[in-house]
Amino acid sequence: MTTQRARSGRVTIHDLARESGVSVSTVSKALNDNGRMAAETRARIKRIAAEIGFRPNALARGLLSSRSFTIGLLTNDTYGRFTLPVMAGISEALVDHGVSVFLCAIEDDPALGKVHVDAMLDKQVDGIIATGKRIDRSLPVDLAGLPVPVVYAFTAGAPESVTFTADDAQGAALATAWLKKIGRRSLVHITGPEDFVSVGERASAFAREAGGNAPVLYGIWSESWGHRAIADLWSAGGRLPDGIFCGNDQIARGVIDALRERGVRVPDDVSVIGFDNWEILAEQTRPPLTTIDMNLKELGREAGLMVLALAEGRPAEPGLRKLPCKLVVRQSCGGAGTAE
Amino acid sequence: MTTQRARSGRVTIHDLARESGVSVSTVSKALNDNGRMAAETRARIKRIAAEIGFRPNALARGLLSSRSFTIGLLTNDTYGRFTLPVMAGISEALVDHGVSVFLCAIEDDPALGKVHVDAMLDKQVDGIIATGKRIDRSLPVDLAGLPVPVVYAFTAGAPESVTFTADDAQGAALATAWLKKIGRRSLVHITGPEDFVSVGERASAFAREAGGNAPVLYGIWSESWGHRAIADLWSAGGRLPDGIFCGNDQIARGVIDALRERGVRVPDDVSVIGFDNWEILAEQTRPPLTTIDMNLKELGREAGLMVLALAEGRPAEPGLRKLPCKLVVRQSCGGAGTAE
DNA sequence: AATCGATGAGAAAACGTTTTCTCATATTGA
DNA sequence: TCAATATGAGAAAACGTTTTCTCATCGATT
Repeated sequence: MTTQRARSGRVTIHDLARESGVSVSTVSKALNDNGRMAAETRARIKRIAAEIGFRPNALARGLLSSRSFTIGLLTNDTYGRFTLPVMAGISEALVDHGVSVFLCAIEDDPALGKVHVDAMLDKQVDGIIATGKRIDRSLPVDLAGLPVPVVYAFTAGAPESVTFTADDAQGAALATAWLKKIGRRSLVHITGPEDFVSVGERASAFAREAGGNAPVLYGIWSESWGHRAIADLWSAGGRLPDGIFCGNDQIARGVIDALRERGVRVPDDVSVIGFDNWEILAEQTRPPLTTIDMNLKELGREAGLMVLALAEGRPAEPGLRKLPCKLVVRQSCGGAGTAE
Repeated sequence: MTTQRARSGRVTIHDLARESGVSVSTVSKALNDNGRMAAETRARIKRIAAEIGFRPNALARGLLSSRSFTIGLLTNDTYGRFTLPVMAGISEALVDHGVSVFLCAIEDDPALGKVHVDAMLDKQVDGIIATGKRIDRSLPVDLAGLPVPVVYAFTAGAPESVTFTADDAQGAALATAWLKKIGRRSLVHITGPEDFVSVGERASAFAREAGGNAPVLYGIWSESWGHRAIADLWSAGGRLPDGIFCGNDQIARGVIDALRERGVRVPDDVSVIGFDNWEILAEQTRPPLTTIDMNLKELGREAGLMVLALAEGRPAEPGLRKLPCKLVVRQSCGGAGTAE
């Protein structure tokens, strides 16, 4: 066999044509199931292609089709707590379609953002997904008017764009309803900074579900705040809660630690429920945390399919799409499903 | 101005040539500072290029140069605790060179790994970086004999490959020396599973630095193990440690929580030092954790520059490169720098 | 036996660059 | 004034595909 490789060291369609004794056009048509040709010829070419390991050069293909089968993912979430599940969902949804994902971590640096966006456009990405840490802040880079479709996930989108986020109100209602179902009657919501839109939505839903005078305590997204909130509540001398809905898992962790230090038993005396289902934290908490999962992977999957649809010219209704959260029952609330 | 855009909607070199009244060859040479031409012509073309926003199509360029200015990053680290800093380093190092990074999360699925590797090769990546969670396990995919250079970071590499990892022994020695410098004399090392190579290296370095009979307790990488180890130590009735070196920050967290529950003060009575500098955990621990940082971002940077060097044909010595760890002083050891 | 349609396969153009080669003109030296 | 050289710029090929067009052959229909 006289396989004379091209300079690049990779098998090209010309090598395959020579090896098969046909022209490159015939090879192309054979492999793509296009054009007319003898079934036997088609099969033979396919067989030889597999034999010599021919794989078409995506650059050449993309040059012609102006589709690169590549999308860009922009994020400013350094720790990847939110981005990573979203990314996993995107990647999972798109790998089946042969699409690869450029990951660009741009922190909060507009200059860096521009560099990355330009690099992606030069590489002819079919679309861009922007992700962040909160739905009420946008990335420090202007993505309006780009020559490719842009989809936003978990970050504020441009007007008339497609944006995905978790349904905070529904998630909060789910958590609150669960506490009530467990039999808790005196509820409190310990959450993050009031200026987060998510915080407001969750607080409203909590109030709606728990009754208007159930207290909401605003603070920061840290264990220490959860800790301090419990100290405040227990020293204030008012009516003590028996069900606590926390704005995230870190706060819940602080709350549970503080309760234990006071000799309050979780879940026997007080039920605690978190938000985020940050597994590595939720599973290590003692007891493991019952919490709300925002289905970020699913969110990523939908965002991925959406940007693909837009790239292929299929139209989509612009606007904010809220995806439902789900409850993950562990042990910090008690009444695990069947009990109660 | 009669800028007639190409079908793709993007400005091409032909548009620019027409606009400038010269040929495409001249434009190309002008922009790349190649060939001979009047300085004035060159400047004019560059000016018009900037005006109409011409950016060369990286696909077309890559087709010709067989350089795509793209690399692939393979990881099986779902939570991104190790991968994310490495990724950040790689990206940071390469963005200056115009190189973008494909992120492929392959879990532990060989089939998925192959799909992603094939997709990357089709897209003509200039090189691949494989990263993982531990240096003594390899990814579930064979990267030997690929037509592009492969660099390994924090995962086991093929023979004769270039591999980067953190210097576990040096990091452990650093931690142990710090405990001694603080004035601790009775040291113990609470760490992860014995079958991790890193665990062995750190334990040896600890023994060397702390004295041969300082105990090493092997367990798992979780808070609960740190908790239980303290329970065991305190109930065993032997000599109690005043300095504890933990195999990771999670164990340290469990250790500190367990000590507090026993009324043992950290750092007054016992100093605790962690490993990993997982900031989101280390900073939230009470007291904040003094720990060893593996410089993963720097590791990523070096891996990025290495794969670039190899892609450009520059030779490199194969073998395992161990990058030094650094000490991050917070409050869990006391004696913060100046004290003692 | 002449024409028609169907079938199989190749030639060539196209995608957007870069690079090599060629050529015309301008400049220099005698 | 003529040749030799330097200079500026364009033509064309190349990269690896896909797609459209053309053409030759063959069997079937009159």
